Amino acid sequence: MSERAELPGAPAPEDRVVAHVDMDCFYAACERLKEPALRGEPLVVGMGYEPGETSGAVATASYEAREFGVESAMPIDRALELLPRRVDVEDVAEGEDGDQSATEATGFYRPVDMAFYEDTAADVKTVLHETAETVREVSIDEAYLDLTPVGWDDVRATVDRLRERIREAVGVVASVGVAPTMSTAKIASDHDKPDGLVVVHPDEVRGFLAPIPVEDLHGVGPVTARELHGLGIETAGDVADADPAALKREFGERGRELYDRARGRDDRAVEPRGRPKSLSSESALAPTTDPETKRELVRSLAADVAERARAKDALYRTIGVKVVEPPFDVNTRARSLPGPVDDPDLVEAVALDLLTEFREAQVRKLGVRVSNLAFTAADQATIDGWDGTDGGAGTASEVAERPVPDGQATIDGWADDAEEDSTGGYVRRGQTRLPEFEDG
DNA sequence: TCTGGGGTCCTAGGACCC
DNA sequence: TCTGGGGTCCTAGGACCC
Repeated sequence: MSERAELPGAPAPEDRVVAHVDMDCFYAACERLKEPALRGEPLVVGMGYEPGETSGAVATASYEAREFGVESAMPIDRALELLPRRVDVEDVAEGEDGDQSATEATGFYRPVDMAFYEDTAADVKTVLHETAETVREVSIDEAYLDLTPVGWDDVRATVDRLRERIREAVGVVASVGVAPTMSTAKIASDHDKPDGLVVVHPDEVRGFLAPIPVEDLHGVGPVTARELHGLGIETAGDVADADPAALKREFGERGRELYDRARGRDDRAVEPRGRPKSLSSESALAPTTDPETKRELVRSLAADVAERARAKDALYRTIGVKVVEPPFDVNTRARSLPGPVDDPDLVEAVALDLLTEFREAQVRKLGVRVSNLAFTAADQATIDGWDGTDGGAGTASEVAERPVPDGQATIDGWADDAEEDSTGGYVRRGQTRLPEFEDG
């Protein structure tokens, strides 16, 4: 039945116990840790939002704010129409003994404070890792736990304890879904928010999934949902009953996956996340055609992304820009180097060069990205792509021409070539030799 | 709903090699 | 000179996720 051969000793997929932990309104919950007076009040956390302003978008809306129609990703000015801003907490007291209606339909707005949320998330992750050997951290507020060793009989008690510990030790609330697969656990954690625990046993999976609307399936966004509706497919049950060949025809590989997941089939084991594949930095701006404004922003984004790459010990081989023209036309341009580098000046130079194509364009957002990452960290025995087995290292002469950052740790396979030329002038020579670089 | 920022994965076409 | 097929890498765009 299983298409994939399992390693000896590994549990068969149907015997797995997977938990998906999802923090409820995480950013808002963190703001309430800082400011307990915000508890129970409508609260909107805005990205790209500054106190008193109307720009930016909703990162998280508390349940109280959602009552007014405020939703995630909504522009702040739209949220302010639905839920006007209350200036400070003292207004609440005034409202209580005075004019109640003045405060009833207002809420609090706070800008995103990532550093604080990351600290809080680290405390949550500590609890998660104390509960399970294998944890896959998906995002700042979400993770999968492999609870197979706990087993079905004890999993509810284990998760109850986990949720209690998160509440006590950190002060925020999590919803958890438990199921035999990651995809079903994910849906289960969403099923009884906030503060929910939904356990779906193996023999209940199909019945649990059947009534779920397709838009609630992981991987189904607005586009796919619309296409599915066009085929008369409204629920996961409909997907499970559909012709898999037709789904494959319509949606390619994703169609096949959709079909499997709707039937509760998902052979993925819970595994820790690997290293990042790309790093990027982007920023919106008041639409402009001014070249120097654009260049200045790209310079700062390039510096930011290069700095973050260095902090993560990441070398990059591809540098790219993103240029968004009104209304929302996304353009990307990228250029690959002969070999991985850590070179902030090169990031800036390449990004500016790629930007020249959009010299005349009106621009509402700009981004800089590095990808094709390789890592220097000493905790890796061999560096991916550099053990000579995938052909990525190229010929000896190509290797010799690779730009090498000053003082970079040597990497097996081309250390000798690099050292020969590591006289400080190497980076400059590497840069000017990039073939497409001359017209810059 | 005229849209913030950080990511992942997939697809498709072209270049290039054998 | 033309014909074929397979494989890999690169770029660009798109859908999606939190």
